[in-house]
Amino acid sequence: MLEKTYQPQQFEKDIYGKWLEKGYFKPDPDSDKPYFSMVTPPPNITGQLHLGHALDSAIQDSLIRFKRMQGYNTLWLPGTDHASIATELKIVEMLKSMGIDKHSIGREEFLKYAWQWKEKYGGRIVEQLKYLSCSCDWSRLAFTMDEKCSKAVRKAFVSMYKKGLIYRGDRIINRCPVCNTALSDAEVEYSEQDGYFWHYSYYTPDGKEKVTFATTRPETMLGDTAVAVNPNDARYTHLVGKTVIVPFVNREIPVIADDYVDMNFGTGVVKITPAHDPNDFEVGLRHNLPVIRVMNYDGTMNENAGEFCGMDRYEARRAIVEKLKQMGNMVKIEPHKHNVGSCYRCHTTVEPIVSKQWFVKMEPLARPAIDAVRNGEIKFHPERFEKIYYNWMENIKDWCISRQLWWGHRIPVWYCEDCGHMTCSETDAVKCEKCGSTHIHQDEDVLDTWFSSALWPFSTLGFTENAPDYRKFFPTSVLSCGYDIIFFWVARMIFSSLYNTGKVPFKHVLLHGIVRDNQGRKMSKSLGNGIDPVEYIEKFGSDTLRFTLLNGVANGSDQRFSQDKIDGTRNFMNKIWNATRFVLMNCENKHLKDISECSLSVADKWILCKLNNVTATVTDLVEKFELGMACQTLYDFVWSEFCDWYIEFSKPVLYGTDDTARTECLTVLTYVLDKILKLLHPFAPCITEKLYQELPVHGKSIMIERFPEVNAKYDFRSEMELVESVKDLITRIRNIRAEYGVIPSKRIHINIVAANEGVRQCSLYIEKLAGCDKINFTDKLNTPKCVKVVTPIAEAEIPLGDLVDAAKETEKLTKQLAETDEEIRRAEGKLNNQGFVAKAPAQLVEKEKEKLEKYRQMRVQLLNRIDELK
RNA sequence: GGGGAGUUAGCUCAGUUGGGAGAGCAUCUGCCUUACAAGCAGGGGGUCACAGGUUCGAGCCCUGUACUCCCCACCA
Repeated sequence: MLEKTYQPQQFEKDIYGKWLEKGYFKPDPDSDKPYFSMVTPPPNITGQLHLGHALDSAIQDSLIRFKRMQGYNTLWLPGTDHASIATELKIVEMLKSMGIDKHSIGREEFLKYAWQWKEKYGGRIVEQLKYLSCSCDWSRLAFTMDEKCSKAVRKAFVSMYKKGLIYRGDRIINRCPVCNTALSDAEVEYSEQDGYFWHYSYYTPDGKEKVTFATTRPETMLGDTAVAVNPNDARYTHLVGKTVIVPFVNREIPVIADDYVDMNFGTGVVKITPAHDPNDFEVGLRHNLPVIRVMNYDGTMNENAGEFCGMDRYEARRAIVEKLKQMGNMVKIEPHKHNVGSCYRCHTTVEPIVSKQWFVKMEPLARPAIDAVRNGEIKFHPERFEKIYYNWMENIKDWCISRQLWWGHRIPVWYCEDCGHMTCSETDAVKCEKCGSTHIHQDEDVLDTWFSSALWPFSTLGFTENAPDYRKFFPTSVLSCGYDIIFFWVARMIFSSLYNTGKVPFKHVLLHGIVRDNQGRKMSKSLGNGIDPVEYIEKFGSDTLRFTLLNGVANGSDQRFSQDKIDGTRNFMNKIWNATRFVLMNCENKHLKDISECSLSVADKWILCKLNNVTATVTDLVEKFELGMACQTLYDFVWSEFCDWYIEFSKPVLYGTDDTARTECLTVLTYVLDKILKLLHPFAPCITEKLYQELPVHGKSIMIERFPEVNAKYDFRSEMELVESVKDLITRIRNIRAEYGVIPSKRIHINIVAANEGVRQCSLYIEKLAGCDKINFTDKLNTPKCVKVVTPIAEAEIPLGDLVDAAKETEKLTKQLAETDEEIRRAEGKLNNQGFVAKAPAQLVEKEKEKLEKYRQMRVQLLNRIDELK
């Protein structure tokens, strides 16, 4: 027998273990059934499970379980990401704590430590993912630096290099001085910060004239190679062509004219530092200006900075400002808010610096990637994210893919020391492909982590060797991830896949939002508001956590996470648990019939018809990826229909003496419960398996059972309407009881004039659920001291003797009369409206007519009753 | 500067082809009724941000306004 309450700790791990043991997560290699495949967004090996993973996994596992139950050959492939920058930072930190400097041990030794670290900690996140009860095929666990993926990286790189889509060049890129590497544009985050606008002047060599400008980064002045004004700016035309002197380095630089300068901003003069500003770099190209780098990669000033050489960039800034003041060049200093870029990994302010890096030429790759979405080969859910995707793709700049790090895929290019030729090869080169020299050395840099994750949907399936998995499961069906990585990942997978495989990587992109704390703040270490999913799983179960994250949440929108929500779901799980317990308690020692042999009661027909509707709705919603609404639908059905009504309807039968009726009632209860568990299984896998195994008749595992389908035989529309009306009648009687303070244990008498035979069929339910004695069905109501209930299907009177307050009753009935009048007015209004009658669907017009008739009858009854009370 | 989203009950949010405003939590009242107090029954609570428009009919479609949030760009 089941425990009295839902205690997931007692069974979740067992159940998951059994699934694993049976190999249910693996696809059938010989199956020719249609496939459904997904790859997980690989979490970083440095990562810890957080609610984002939990949500993402809940979505994917629900989809894959749903499809699996529908009979698809399913593959859900998990894996992890080497996370070049993040991991290297960890290793460096670890080495530091051991008193080891990265550079002192060298690359090879460093990588040994890194792999050791990966072996030790890289699997932690995988283990945590299992706590979520995900049905990934762990036997296919991939890693971005495993052999398959590394091969794919090389193949892609070499192919793109040979087609000229990957090139090396001097460009302005953003560098993180702490991570000490180049970053791509996507890896820089901008935020508004308080800073200063320093206004100062440069003088002409003769000291007679000057130009004054403003800058937010005075230290870059040491690399200035021009001063620019707008060609149409009359204030400065006389200076164009002349020169001014950069103090400290005493460089004579030209005053140039360029459209880039906004006459109306600041003083209309801009100092040009091609080596340290992207716009200035462009200006420099147009005017052929020298590029003078004054900073090292670690953010200190270099030998070109003269007396400031060796200083940190901010130290140099202070010193320069101080000296400019002393020299009298400083005109004014004003506070200034501006956007400052920082590293997405360590949040250090980045520094734009010219350097030689590897780039992917984006324009030719972006075009087909845009088309694939435009022509519907790939669909985003919700659709609005397509615009965001287009916006980014259409304005895309070349992608900087080289990183000055050691942990990652090393760039497969070898430089010839004799002829200077670059050999790009899938296998390690031993000699220059041009001159044959063996004096070659490999590029020191590694690739952006996202270069390898961009290949993930096909590299993991064995693209390079055209493996069976690749042939069978590619393109994948759905990709699910947070909208925050559309640019980093989704967009790059799309163009990479189109280029490398000629196919889209997936057909649907399902995007979810961010899980925030209960105040709507992002969870972060610094705020200390992070939530550990593992803790919640241990306490409340993976089902509760997953269902909480899914229930009622709209795709693509953020959600708040709170204990209240967890409690609510836990209560729901307990509800299912106890509903099952109720059924099982009554099933003991009973032989159930086949439902097709049962003579169904009105209530049976009602719940079966409702079940049909729910089955259709949920199936449709999941197919449209509306998991939040699917969960909501099930929650409402299970609690508000099955538990609150059907189980209550069943009690008078189960506790009665008609043995056949009892057996048949139990048969239907069990039938519906079985379907409910199956409908819920994708969203709450463990509890449904646990309870399913307790049912009198069950298969090996619910997860390989068939997902419920609509049964056309159970289209009991009229019974459904009847029971809905009976529910309404019962509620009204209960209402009277509550109002008159009739305690629940007290039975009441009731006389009913029924509008149809159906009401009589339901008398047992009404008696039991409204707490009445045997109902007296009659043609006429005339008890003097009673309270009356008027509904479309019945008029009922409850003799309450002296409890009845005529004035109060009159007031109540008058209120109901007013409501009824309002309804009549509404319906008449509609039906008198030619436009409505002519244009609205006939069904709707008919419905409106029926309503009008109903309410007119009620009106008469209400008037009579009010009259009686006088 | 460009783009996107949001504004619905006290709070958190649903509301998918336009056809009578919903849930959970909170609140109030009464109940240990043999599945469940992690529960049951009943109640109160909303001119769906504002202003126009389209329509027989608008929370939903169009236009504009206000406020909030996010993303992209980065005028030195």
